[in-house]
This record gives sequence, C-alpha cells and structure tokens, in this order.
Amino acid sequence: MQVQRHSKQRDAILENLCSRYDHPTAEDLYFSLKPQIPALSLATVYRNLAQLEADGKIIKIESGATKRYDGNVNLHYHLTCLDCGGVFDIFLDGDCGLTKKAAESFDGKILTHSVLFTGYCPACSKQVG
Amino acid sequence: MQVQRHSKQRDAILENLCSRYDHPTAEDLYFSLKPQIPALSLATVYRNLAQLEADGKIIKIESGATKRYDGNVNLHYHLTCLDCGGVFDIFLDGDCGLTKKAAESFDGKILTHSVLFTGYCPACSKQVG
DNA sequence: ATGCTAACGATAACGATTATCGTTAGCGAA
DNA sequence: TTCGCTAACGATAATCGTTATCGTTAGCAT
Repeated sequence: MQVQRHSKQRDAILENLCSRYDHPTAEDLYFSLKPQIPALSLATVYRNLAQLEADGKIIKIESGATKRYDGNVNLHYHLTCLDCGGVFDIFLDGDCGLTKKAAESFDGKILTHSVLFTGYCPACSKQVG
Repeated sequence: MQVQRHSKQRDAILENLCSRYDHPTAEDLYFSLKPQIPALSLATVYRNLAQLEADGKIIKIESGATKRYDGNVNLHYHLTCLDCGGVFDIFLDGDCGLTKKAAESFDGKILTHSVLFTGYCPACSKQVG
C-alpha cells in the first residue's frame, strides 16, 4: 500500500466541492478552479475526484453519461430535473428503512445505496409548461 | 409527431430483454440477437432501446459507464455486485414510502425514482475473500 | 540537501453512445 | 396490387466523458 501525499490541487478540489451545493461535474470544478490554479489539468481533477471518493470524502452521483460530485457524505438523496438538468438534494429522515427491508429480502450483502428521483426542481415546476 | 412503425428488430429486442433477468447491456443484446438476425446493427439496438425506454416499455439502469436494461417495468430496485459486477433485482413492498416522504420534503414535482444498492450478490457473498 | 516516488500537466487512447447517410421496408392511399 | 412516403435499418464516422501514458514536478522521509 502506498503513502498518500498532500497536494494543493486535491485540497482545492475538495474545498471547492464542499463549498457548493450544485453537484458539479469534473469539468465544472476544473473551470471553477482554473483562475485560482492556472496550471491545473482536467486529468488531475478526475484523478483526485476518484481518490477522494475512494477515501469516502465525497460522493459520485450516477446521473446519466456525465458524473456529478457531492461534498456532502451524509446520507441523502438526489433529484434530476427533467427541465433544467440540474441535480438537487433531497433530505429524508434516515433511509426510510430501505437498507433493512432490502437486507431482509435479498440473500447477499448490502453495503450502501443511492436513490435518484426524477421530476422537476422547485424553480422549473413553478413555470408554465 | 411521427407515426411509429412496426419493426422486426424492435420486437426481437423487447422479447429478448423480457425473457431474461440478467440486465444486459446493449452489446449483450446485440450478440444475443445476432444469430437470429444476422444483419442486425449495434446502432439499431441502441436506437430501439432508447425508443422502448421512451415508450415506458423497458427501464434503463444507471450503473456506471455501461448502461444496462431491464424488461421488468414494475417498481423494483437493483444491486450491483462489487465482486462479479452483475446487477440483481431487489423486490420490496412498494417503495417503502420513499415517494411520499420525498414529496413532503421537496418543493418540486417528483415523477419517478430509482434505487441502486451496492454490495455483494448471493453467490459472491458466500465465497471466501 | 538528497533521494524516492506520489502526484502533476499534457495529451493520446479508450469505450460507450450518438449522429450521419445511403438503403430498406412498413404501411396508408390510389 | 402497386406506389409513394418516410420510419427504421445497417455501416460506420463522430462525439464525449473518462482513463492511461509519460516525462516532469514536488511532498516528505532520511
């Protein structure tokens, strides 16, 4: 096993991700950090996102072709808006018994889960259409 | 709006998908149908899977880079096995109140949702390792 | 300060999916 | 039944998000 070294880039990526709530893509983060770290490479963003996810410090959201990331690792769910394409947080009390019920009916080992709702975000659902 | 025509290929894809429970990828279906329809193109498989999904006749499973498909449109969930990579069905009674609770705490419009568990399938969880 | 090598930046490669385009075939009207 | 329209097809090029490669840079232990 290899020692993980500290890196300015990884710090900046984690800090940027944790300070926002729009579930950015790797590219979003890249452009957001470029002014602050002009030499930053998109590959570095992907590399560090993968590492931070493996360390359990961030979450990867499986929403279609382009992955999005979330700095909030507390259990919560997401909704993809069919209109604007944004991803929004949905906080419920715990997991609504999902893990327990699934464990009862499934003869395997369950570690984690994710829930992705589909619909319209507050802003888009208020518009006519 | 355009009229949808009947096609032998689409029939075969839907029938193949509905007769299996391994949540195949587009390529899986392609190779599975190739003997029966030698002229079949992979593009046709993708085209029809998209169309069948839009028609609500099948479900697309967002499990990583490669999408998988499911011919069972009744509400149920899935588990991805970290060991063998397979996708397995998890049937619970209804949605465990997920839709209701989410609607209460989210100020938008919720249409559907999907749940993806991560863990080990029955076979892999029984192996030593 | 020095050496080791994790992490970097640039960019090529990859893999899944989608778009293009000329051809085929489903299907309604003549 | 044939004709005409065009949805759907097959082949393949293009796209796009992500990952791998490789020479260079920079943490960090000695």
